[in-house]
Amino acid sequence: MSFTLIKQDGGARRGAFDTVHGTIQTPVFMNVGTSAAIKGGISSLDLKNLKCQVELSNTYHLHVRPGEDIIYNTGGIHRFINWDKPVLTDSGGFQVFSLAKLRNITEEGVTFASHFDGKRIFMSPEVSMQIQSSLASTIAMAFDECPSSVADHSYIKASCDRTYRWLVRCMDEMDRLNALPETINKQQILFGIGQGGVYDDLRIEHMQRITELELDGFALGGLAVGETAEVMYRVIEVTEPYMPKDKPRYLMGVGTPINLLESIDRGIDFFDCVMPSRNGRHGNLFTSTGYLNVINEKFKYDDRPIDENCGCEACRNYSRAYVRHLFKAKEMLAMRLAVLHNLYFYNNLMEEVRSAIDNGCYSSFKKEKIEIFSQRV
RNA sequence: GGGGGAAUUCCCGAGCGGCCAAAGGGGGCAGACUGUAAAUCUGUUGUCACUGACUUCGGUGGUCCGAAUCCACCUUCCCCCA
Repeated sequence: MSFTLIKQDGGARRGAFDTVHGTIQTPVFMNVGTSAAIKGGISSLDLKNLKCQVELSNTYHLHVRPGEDIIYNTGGIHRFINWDKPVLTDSGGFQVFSLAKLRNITEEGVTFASHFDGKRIFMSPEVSMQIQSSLASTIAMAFDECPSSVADHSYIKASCDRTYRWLVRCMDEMDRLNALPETINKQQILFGIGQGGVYDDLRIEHMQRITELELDGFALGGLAVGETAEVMYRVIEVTEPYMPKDKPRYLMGVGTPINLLESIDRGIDFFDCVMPSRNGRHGNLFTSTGYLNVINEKFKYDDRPIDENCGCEACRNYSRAYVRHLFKAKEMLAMRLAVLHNLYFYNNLMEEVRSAIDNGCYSSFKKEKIEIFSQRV
């Protein structure tokens, strides 16, 4: 388990992260399959054609359904979904934020009302680690609180302090679990998460504290939750100097292709976001010439592929007119083709990014891409 | 042949004298979506010189200050009896 910084080009980093499930080339975009599946009918077999390196899944969702015992019984999430490359499990911390109306937070942990049957569910650092250990993911995330972007300084301060105490508990619990004979992945690793809202002092303080701990990677959480992109970039810039150079940095839940390019330039290595899959399901597609909604009337007679420069399954075989028709007819294939395309676009963009950094031309690459991605087709 | 019922804006369908350019669906058009309670949500959907005016509720005429709503006839459709 080690991160090798291969090259630095301005602020952008080119790295390789070795895990028990293979090496991750960074910068990397992780493909989000919350409930052990990428929405839109994408299978783990598809991921191999999508240049996907890491699939992300969610502790809370898998705990609620089907239950981690079922996945443990199968031999872990890799066998469950038939995927042998790295899997990162989010801790359920984000649900502390997204299910705010259904939860209660205490020092011990968080009680949620399950989002599908209302049943009370208790999650704590220990519970989250136990579930993630049963899932046997490659990388586990610490159980944190992701506060609202409008939370005030005193709330965030208290939240950061608690998230720090939770992180220490996560580490202790993971050490205990990895030492158990029945644990599937005894080399499971843990990333800590820095919080601090939009307050630079809290961001710096929290990052300084967590980087004193023996963790395998550091994430920035609580961003892209309502604040402007400029504020998010500022927070990254302010915090980045306090993140170790020899550990991967993960910007959680981000973002748009432009967000990725800007954040990479500020030293981020890992990303994940539901945007390519969710927006794809809604007909919104990212292309090499700009953003478009394939359902728009103007594509009714458009016989061209979604993106003429794309090598994905959808673009190699089908037209915009056909994909539009599938959306209009509410055919499942519409979402599948759209999500396949968007994920391929993101993964391919990251491949181009890595190549640009390798070639030392990231700055001009970024400038050119951002100009294009700002346009609508 | 006799009796009864119905025709509403793209479609279905509410309205039954003024608060109606007309509820609600559907469809159409567009927008949003950032560690997924999201195959979801929002806006819009007669015309225009658009804080107002004009045209519209099968057709024609009428009653009334005022009609999608009442009356007469016509047209079309549905049901029942023969």
